[in-house]
Amino acid sequence: MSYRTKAVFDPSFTFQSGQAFRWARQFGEQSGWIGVAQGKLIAVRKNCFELLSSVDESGNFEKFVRQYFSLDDSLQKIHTTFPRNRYLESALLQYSGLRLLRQDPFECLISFVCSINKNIPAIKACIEQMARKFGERIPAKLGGEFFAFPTPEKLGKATKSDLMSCGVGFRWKYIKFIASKVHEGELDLRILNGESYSEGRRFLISKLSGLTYGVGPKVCDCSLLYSYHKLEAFPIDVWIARCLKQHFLKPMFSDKQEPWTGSLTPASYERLSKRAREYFGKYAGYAQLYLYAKMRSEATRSRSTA
DNA sequence: TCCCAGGTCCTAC
DNA sequence: GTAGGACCTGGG
Repeated sequence: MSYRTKAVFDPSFTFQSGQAFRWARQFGEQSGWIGVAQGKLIAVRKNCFELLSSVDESGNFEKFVRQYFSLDDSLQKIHTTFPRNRYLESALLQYSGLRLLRQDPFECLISFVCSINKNIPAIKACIEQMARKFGERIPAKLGGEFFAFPTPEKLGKATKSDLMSCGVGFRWKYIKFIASKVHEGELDLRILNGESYSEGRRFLISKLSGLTYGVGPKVCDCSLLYSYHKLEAFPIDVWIARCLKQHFLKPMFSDKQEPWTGSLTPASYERLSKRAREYFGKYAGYAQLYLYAKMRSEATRSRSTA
């Protein structure tokens, strides 16, 4: 089963943007991307999506693809809402076709808990190991084995040593806590679909709700943006903080408001992300995605030429 | 061998 | 409210 879109879409930019961790480049004749999303094994080549296999009877594949890849978001329209800024405009141009995904909320939340104090290759590796150890195998004729992301039940019942063997380190207790809460029904992630961004934060940040553990403002914003499509969410990590300091200090902090020193304490995170939502507008999350992509590629380039 | 990574938690002031 | 340290582990 396959689906072709006419929407502007770039798989390389999208899968390398740090929002999802289970997509890998395929080489050889079938060059493109392959990945697992919500129990489906999917191949992506340019604007064509092919369902290779699935753990269940999957419903309408076209509907799934349009939703998961946000193909109905009008990038052009979104871009016109942004403030004029040279750095942002060059990012939008350079990464044309980069789209936000709508990932499974549980998978996304656990993935970003895994991201705490880890680099991207290490995040991918530990998620893959968790899927391999706890996830359902997806029948596939391709070379290699593929696994769905584990269910809340599996991760909630996993032991410390089982989780540690996946390379998650000290995050095991966060993962187990959250997965148990979801499995037992205390933490109902579906609720957030109908909630606002600020309600979502109240619900997900550990200190505010007590329903999660290991979820601070950054992980929460990633969850709200990358799985719930709350487009005003603006996750601030070290890269985005650096980006704002280098390229947006003047436009964002030129008025009477208190200046920002560049540090990221809980309080300054709140101030800064509020400021970013005001400055970039209701699609701030899309701006964040493009800025992150540009910052990372520049850093990679300067490292390799250093 | 050493430093650091898409942060969060905990403790002490 | 905030500063400082600890935290598993693998990649570079």
